Amino acid sequence: MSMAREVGKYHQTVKLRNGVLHLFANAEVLASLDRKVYKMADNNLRIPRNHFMSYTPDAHVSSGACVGTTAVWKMSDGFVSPSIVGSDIGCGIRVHLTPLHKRDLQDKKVRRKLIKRIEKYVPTKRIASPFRNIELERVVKEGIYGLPAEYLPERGDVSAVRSVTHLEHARFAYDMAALEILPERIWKQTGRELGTLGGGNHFIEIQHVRVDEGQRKIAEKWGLFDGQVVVMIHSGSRAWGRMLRSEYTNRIKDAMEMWGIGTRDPRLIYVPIHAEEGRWYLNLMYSALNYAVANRHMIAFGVRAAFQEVFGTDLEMPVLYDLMHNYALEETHRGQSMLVHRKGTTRALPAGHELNPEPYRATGHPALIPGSMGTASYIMVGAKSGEKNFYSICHGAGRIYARDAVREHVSVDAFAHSMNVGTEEEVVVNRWTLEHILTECPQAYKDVDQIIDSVVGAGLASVVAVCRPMAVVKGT
DNA sequence: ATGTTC
Repeated sequence: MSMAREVGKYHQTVKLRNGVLHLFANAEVLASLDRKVYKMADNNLRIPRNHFMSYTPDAHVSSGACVGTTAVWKMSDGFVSPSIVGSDIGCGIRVHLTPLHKRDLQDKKVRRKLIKRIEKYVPTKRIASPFRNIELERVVKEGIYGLPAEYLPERGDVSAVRSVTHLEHARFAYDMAALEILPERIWKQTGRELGTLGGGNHFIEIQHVRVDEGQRKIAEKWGLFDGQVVVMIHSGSRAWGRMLRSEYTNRIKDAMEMWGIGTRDPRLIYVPIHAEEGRWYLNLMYSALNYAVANRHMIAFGVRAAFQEVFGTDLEMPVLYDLMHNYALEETHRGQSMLVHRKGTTRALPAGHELNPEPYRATGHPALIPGSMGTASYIMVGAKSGEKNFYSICHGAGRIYARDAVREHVSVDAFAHSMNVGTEEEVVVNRWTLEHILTECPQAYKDVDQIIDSVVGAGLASVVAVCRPMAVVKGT
């Protein structure tokens, strides 16, 4: 760490034993980073032929690799590391617009009613989806296109509707033969879960928008206005991703042992992209990305139904965007084909970049960054100078305390205070007590405003709108 | 994160 070199005020390069780590953070965030993240980066850099490795300011230690890692290998001779994708493959964020103004939800009772209705359609305690006619196999193979047409709210020509165009990806194509060696129980045990929220940091949040003056033109093009109510959804590939994990972990560990490769940390697994196991993992990963995007789509379907019950069936709630923060994607950078791992980092492409989906080609796509519960979330857009980090920005506030350590540091009273409990401004939560969800309290996370300042200061992205929470639905 | 534990 003594070898840190300032490239810009918000961009350092750190020369570690096994390679160079790029670090994007303001002085305050930089000073507060846990030293263990450098050790983890150094160990990740033992994987041969790494092309680029960086941390966003929300970086924190996780299994095998830090959340907040962007790691790049060339497709031609590189490696894929399931540990630098993360265990919840395809985890990501989706935002839906509404025509409502925050004054429509001024009454706490309306907010309570709304989240109750949401729970009617989006199971938060159970794992059984109310949508019984969804075929798991079609979804993991075809993503959004694998859903019955009745769940695509703009019916008609599926290829022309917003539900499949305003997304990072509606469907990943891959070699489906990879699914054939999965044990039968995986299909049985995960069959009825699509459209359920999950626990931990997953949430559905009702927020109100404040457009940033500097980006008012883009905000208008995207359909955002001051005071607007929007819904942010955070979920992933649920048990499908979890089940795959035990399969690929065993298989890749065996292969690593056979080849005699590995590092000091047994949780860091990796394999050449073009080895049989590497291709197999990538194919399984795509199936989980398909699952995850369809899962968020179905959660949103339930949320729309709930809003329409409360505010009328004419209420339109188009998707703004859906994108992920745990995956590895093949992307062309400076004419070279690369495998870009993002573990808890978000792609934020600038205006004109060809990887933007067509509707957002001219402006750049919305990059959706949740804060912690009770604090602001951000809608951002990537900058041209984000190229220096392969167009990756933060994925959220980033943890300070591990889940099992939160209770030692934060009281339920302090949590309640931060949620304005007892006032008219209360962020209404679907749980009877905050005790159950204490691990997700804002005090367990870094200050999201400092994270955003770091990203903006580093020239990776700019803020289009700030979204403040009004109501939250959490799972268990 | 998770049909709640590497």
